[in-house]
Amino acid sequence: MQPQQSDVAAAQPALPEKLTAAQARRVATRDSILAAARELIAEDGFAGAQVSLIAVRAGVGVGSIYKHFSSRAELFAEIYRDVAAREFAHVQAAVAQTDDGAGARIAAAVATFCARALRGGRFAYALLVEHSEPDVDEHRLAFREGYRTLFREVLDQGIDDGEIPDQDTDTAAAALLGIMTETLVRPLADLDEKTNSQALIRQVVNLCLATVQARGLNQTDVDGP
Amino acid sequence: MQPQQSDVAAAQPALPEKLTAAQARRVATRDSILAAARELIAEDGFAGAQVSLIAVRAGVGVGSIYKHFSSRAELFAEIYRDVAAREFAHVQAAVAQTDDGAGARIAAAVATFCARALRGGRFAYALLVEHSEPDVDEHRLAFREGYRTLFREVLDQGIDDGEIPDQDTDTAAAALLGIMTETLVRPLADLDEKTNSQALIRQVVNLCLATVQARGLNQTDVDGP
Amino acid sequence: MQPQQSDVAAAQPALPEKLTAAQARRVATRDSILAAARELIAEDGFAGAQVSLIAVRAGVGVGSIYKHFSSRAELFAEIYRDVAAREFAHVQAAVAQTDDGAGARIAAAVATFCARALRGGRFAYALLVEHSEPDVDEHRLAFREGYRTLFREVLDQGIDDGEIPDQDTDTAAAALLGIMTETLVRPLADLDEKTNSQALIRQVVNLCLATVQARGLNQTDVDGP
Amino acid sequence: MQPQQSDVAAAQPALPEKLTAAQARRVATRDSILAAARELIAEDGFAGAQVSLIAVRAGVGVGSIYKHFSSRAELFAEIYRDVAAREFAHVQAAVAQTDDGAGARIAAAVATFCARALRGGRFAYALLVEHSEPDVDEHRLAFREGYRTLFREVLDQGIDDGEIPDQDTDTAAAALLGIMTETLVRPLADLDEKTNSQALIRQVVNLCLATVQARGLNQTDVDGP
DNA sequence: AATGAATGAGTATTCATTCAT
DNA sequence: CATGAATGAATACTCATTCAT
Repeated sequence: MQPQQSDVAAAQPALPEKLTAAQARRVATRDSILAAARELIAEDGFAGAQVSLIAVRAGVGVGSIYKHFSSRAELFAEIYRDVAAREFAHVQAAVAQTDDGAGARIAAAVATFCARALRGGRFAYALLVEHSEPDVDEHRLAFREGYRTLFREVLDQGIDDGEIPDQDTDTAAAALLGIMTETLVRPLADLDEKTNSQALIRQVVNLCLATVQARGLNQTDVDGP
Repeated sequence: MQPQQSDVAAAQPALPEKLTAAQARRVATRDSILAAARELIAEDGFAGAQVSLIAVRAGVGVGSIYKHFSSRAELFAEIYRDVAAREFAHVQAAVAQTDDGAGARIAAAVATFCARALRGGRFAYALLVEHSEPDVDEHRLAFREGYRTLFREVLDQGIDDGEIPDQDTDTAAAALLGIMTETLVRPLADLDEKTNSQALIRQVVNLCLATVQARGLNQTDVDGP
Repeated sequence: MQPQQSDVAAAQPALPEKLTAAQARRVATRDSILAAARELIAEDGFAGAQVSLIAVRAGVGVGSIYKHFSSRAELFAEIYRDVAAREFAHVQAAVAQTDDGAGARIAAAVATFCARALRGGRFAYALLVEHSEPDVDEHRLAFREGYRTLFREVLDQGIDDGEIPDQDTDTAAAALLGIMTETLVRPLADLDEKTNSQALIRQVVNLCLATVQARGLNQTDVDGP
Repeated sequence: MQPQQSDVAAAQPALPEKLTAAQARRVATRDSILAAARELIAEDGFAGAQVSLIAVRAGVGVGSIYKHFSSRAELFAEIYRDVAAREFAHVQAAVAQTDDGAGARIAAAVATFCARALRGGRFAYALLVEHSEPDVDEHRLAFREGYRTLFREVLDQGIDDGEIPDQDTDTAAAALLGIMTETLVRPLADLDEKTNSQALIRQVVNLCLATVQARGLNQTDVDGP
């Protein structure tokens, strides 16, 4: 979830052969715009990522941004899509690499989410929790929904394997996302405070496992206020 | 967490003597401004709570708002403080009324938070998750931190009683807040969808109890990416 | 049709008593905005009447313009409505003052239109023929339609009186408007060229009378290309 | 006045020798640009005829347009010149084919103008009445002036023949153009409304004949306001 | 004290034109 | 020679805050 680096899911151009020089330049401009936007979001959140600032940072004219993206919202939408694809791929890869049972898979998923979010820092914070215009916020919600779906799948798999108790996995997935977001939100926002990431992640993983592995708690009766 | 009503913690400062008529009028004006702001937030979120709209709704001039509050952010800050005091009081009262053990106290705290948030609807949604200007957002974070502190106290009490396992209650409290927020966020935003609040609350309470009551999960080892 | 002067149809405030000082100031600001807009339209057409320029000319902030008019288009709409009301009133008054028969009434209507348009100069030109955004253009067309309706009424009256031959007065009114607009368009656009307005108006009146007073020409047969 | 077809006056300059292949290609490109611009004007008016859209429609790069035309305005200027030449030729041809007297010649001129304008539809509307940048509008006015000159010549001829009364033919020509434009402007703009073109043209011809054939109306006296 | 008219800095977007490849 | 990616000036509108009355 780092704005600066490209990794696992970073798009290799599907065409094996080289692009023309012009195409390469166009792609480079586009990438510099995306990179500039990611940097500014990482520094000041969406409020700081104004079109003219993005243009300056990318070293292009404002008009060029609109050659590549139909609107500011669409630019951010692309950032969300890119990040979502990459992050989801990472979590799925972490799950796939684990063959120690459902608990381990869930732990891997949670740990991967947290570790990557913590490395994403302010950028991850903005994408996960910052509001913006409705058009952009829509994508933030979709991004979160993506995680919800992803974690639900991992939970469903765990239930299928009979290793975690049957439960409403949609709500449970929301709970996991809530735990992760809320426990990480302060470290993500404050770059200064040096958190012991390893310890924090271990803690969050344990909380998440506890949440979904508990058995026999459904009898608790609650009377509304 | 309903904008319209004032209850438990909305206590008038217990000044023994009466206010002059002028003072009473001043307080009434101030209250009408706050009420108008709460209503507008409940209807359209922070974006809809513009100073001029608040003035119209309160039946005062815009200038008068600045006689009572130094800025729009300060007005919202007061709303946050009021709501925080009232809500925290409710959760604490619910806990105090429970003498069935730590689990029941935690369940009462969580259930009270959820039930009141659900009744607060769009207003609760705005206060809990909507961003606004940085100056206002600061208070939203403080509001959430307040809950975190509150739930930590309940957890600490439970640990003291030996009924729930020892753990980092600060992080656990954050986890509870995360679970509650994330599982409620959709129902809070969509007023149309008629949620079965009782069932939802029961589910959330169970998830929260599972999170903090689990024992012996701390051995899980995580290797960061 | 002069932007600077207020006459016959200029609104006397319907309320007989004085406005408060604040109301008077508000009205003065509003009027200065309208006056500034009319001046700029008269100087450079709609293209020159940009919101910021209007604000500078009126000696107000841009925001003030939006306190009085919901949009730039609405400001222009009001100008159109004001002018239409005043101009239509003048033409109708000229007709009413004439009791020498239908021909004289039509002559009075045409002469009044032309004389006032010529005095309006570049301003009249802009209102009558200049295109702008669709939202504004709509009002220009309505303005022209208003004249068309007005002249049709005068023609209908003439036919009722049996003094001018029966004909399609809607089309005839359009023809009159066309004659007037087209014969005046050059003098209206070129402020430099000193036209003999009296002679021009007499000519236009004659052409218009000829157009509507002719009898027995309907047998002309035309074969389309 | 149809954008798609080239006819009478679209004559290739009568160079006796063939062009080289390169020259032919260059002319073809130029023509395709002009054709694309005409199509777009016909579809959406000047506002829709953006340089990049013209390039796409013509199947060339935007840069190529500037190899053939120094600016967007110059491209439109050429369209105006082409259309003017063709249309003027048609009107003149219609007049030349008529030997039944001055009235018939004028009727032929008017009918030809109207019939062709109605067939030109939205394209004719744009060229005749739509404003654009000042640089382009200049050509619109010149186009209209051309018609004025043309109709003046027809009128002068009629006066020479002694068949229509002596009058200021310049102003009368403007009147004819005004009648035609104003009576046609609604049908030209609304493609939906199926107008009975034949009937409309007959009406317009009659109005025009009435305008210029009237005798003895010059005594009407007008007192300016 | 109360008012509300006035303020103006701040921002996303368009499109004719250019020029390096 | 043709291209089309890049350019950037230009412009309407918002809303928290102020201050003369």
